[in-house]
Amino acid sequence: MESKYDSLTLKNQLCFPIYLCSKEIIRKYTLLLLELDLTYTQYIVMMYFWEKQKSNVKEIGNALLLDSSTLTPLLKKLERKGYITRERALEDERSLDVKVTEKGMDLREKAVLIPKKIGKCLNLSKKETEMLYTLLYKVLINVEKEEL
Amino acid sequence: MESKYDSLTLKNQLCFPIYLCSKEIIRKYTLLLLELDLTYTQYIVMMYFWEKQKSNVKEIGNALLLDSSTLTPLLKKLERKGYITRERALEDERSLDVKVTEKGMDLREKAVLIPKKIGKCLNLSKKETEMLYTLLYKVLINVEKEEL
DNA sequence: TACAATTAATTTGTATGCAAATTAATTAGA
DNA sequence: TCTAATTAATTTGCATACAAATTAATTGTA
Repeated sequence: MESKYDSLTLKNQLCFPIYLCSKEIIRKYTLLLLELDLTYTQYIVMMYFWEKQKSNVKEIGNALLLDSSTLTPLLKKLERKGYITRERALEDERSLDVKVTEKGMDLREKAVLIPKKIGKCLNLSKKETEMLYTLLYKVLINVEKEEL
Repeated sequence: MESKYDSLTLKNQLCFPIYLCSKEIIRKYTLLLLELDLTYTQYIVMMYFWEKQKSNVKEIGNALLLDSSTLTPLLKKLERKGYITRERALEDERSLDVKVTEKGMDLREKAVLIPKKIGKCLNLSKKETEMLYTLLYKVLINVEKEEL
């Protein structure tokens, strides 16, 4: 039956499965990341550092869409684990130089099989994967742009 | 250039945009939900109750893939706001009867415009929306099924 | 019927995640 | 040049999110 509330049912939401997928996939990662001593967010940050060995809080936040107040404690944890170093920038004391360590770079070797394992778990064809990827970035761009 | 680490770059991850979409969309919801005095997760729970007026912690958790330890404090907050009631089930004291109140049902009227506003924000065609929806549930089913 | 096993919810501990306030350093402008 | 405005990071407060441990009730079984 039709109702003015149809748009408010869970099965008619697009955002609900996005939210669920995100959570459930992160749960899978969590298992794989145990042996690297990383959480999912820490893994994302390390992945960022594997591509760019030196950065600062603001840059990382822009790239990963994470608030500095999320990053500050997270980076301190990565520092304690010996994966990165943190020190104030010489040229601008407000800024924090964050650098990946040798040990941090070595982690990449341990992580190299993770993408394939996750991919197997999601179990999409190459075409479906590309389609999903494209649609997600489309949404992302729109959401960041639109006023609401 | 090719590298054995290509699969570990952020741009080659499918899960990263899922994670970002989830976060950024929830951020949009948060703005819209301010006037309903709800967080996104509380909104999901209320949406569940708009379809099923009575339930318990286990059932809600199964439907929304939320742990009982997440739900317990969340339901207490909804109770304080007067949107639901909580009391031990008569037939089984371990179980908690959770029921939506009149005030909780009334919220739906205030929420009725939210889906359209979010939809405008995501800005996908009907076809794209359907495709994304299908792919997400496909992933969800696989992730819950696969062993890893 | 005792008691072990199971079950539902709660509590505890750790890690995000973000808005708002704060601190410290730099920049801009009168 | 002095000070107001801006900027980068940190701190604070609140709300998830989930694993593991706990509590209390029910069920299964010897």
